[in-house]
Amino acid sequence: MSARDNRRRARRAERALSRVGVRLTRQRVAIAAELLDEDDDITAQELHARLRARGAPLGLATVYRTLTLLAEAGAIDALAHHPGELCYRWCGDGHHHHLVCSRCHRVVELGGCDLDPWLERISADHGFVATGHHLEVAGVCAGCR
Amino acid sequence: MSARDNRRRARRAERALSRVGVRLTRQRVAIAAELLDEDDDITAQELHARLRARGAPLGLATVYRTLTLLAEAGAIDALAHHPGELCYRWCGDGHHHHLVCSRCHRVVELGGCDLDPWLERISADHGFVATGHHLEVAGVCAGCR
DNA sequence: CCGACGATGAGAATGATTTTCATTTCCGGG
DNA sequence: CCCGGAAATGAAAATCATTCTCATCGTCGG
Repeated sequence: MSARDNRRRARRAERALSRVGVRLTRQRVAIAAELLDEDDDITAQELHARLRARGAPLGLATVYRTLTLLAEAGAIDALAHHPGELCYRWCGDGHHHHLVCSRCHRVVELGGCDLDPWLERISADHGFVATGHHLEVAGVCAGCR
Repeated sequence: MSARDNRRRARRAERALSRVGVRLTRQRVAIAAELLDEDDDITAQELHARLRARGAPLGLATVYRTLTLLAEAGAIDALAHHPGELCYRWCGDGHHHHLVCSRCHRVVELGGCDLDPWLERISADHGFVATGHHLEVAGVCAGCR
């Protein structure tokens, strides 16, 4: 990657972070840039390793802190396919779900969720007020078939 | 609880375990009985503490091994509301989802899931073959409102 | 350019879960 | 009813992801 591409990459990450409203630091820019480049999901550990390999030394704690920060701000989603560790992914706006390839971990965002009316009705049948839901779809992508 | 109730409780647990096809042990019977009694979900740690309090000494490792075993056999479901720990719950047969109270953790099983046709279509749009899905609905139950 | 305050790093701490391995228990066949 | 081997158990150590601590550093409004 050329120096020029690197600059563009960094600028894109900075813009994305500003939109979230957090203070800019070298580490956060690196993390955001990496997440923006990655279409699929990634664990905090992988992200940390990848950034170090790329020559951006930073602490594991910082990676966790930043991911938590971004997840709370709604900029990234935390997915829990397998228990015991979370995967993170930079996400589009609005409520949506994910379709994940069981084999290669490729992720596709599914927009246009129209489950709410159905869920509200069913919840009410049990005396509940539905406040949210989380759907994850597993599948096998074209490439892995 | 009378000795007679205890016997009945144990027998019910033994029957449930036999159906799963695992070897019967005192510890497994105790675990299954506790899970069958509990309508809501429970963590491995809680289950272990509760059994010890009830006077059924057993190792934490055994609790984890048994829960894993039962989950693989499909007799219990593992729910991951909050990351970092799993909750377990004895479940009815067949594909279903859960409605969980965010406040008190009360759980209701939602049968009759008719998402598959919709998901298959949407997955196909992205070149995926849908193989499964997991839906969890959060809400507030009548008692907590 | 400066200073307050938020962010970072390194490593220790935490907490759930898993593994190890010696010992005990289960259960089908005798 | 008893035996033997496979399977299960317990206790403690090991793992592993994640969080916390605290001294130091960097950012950014003024």
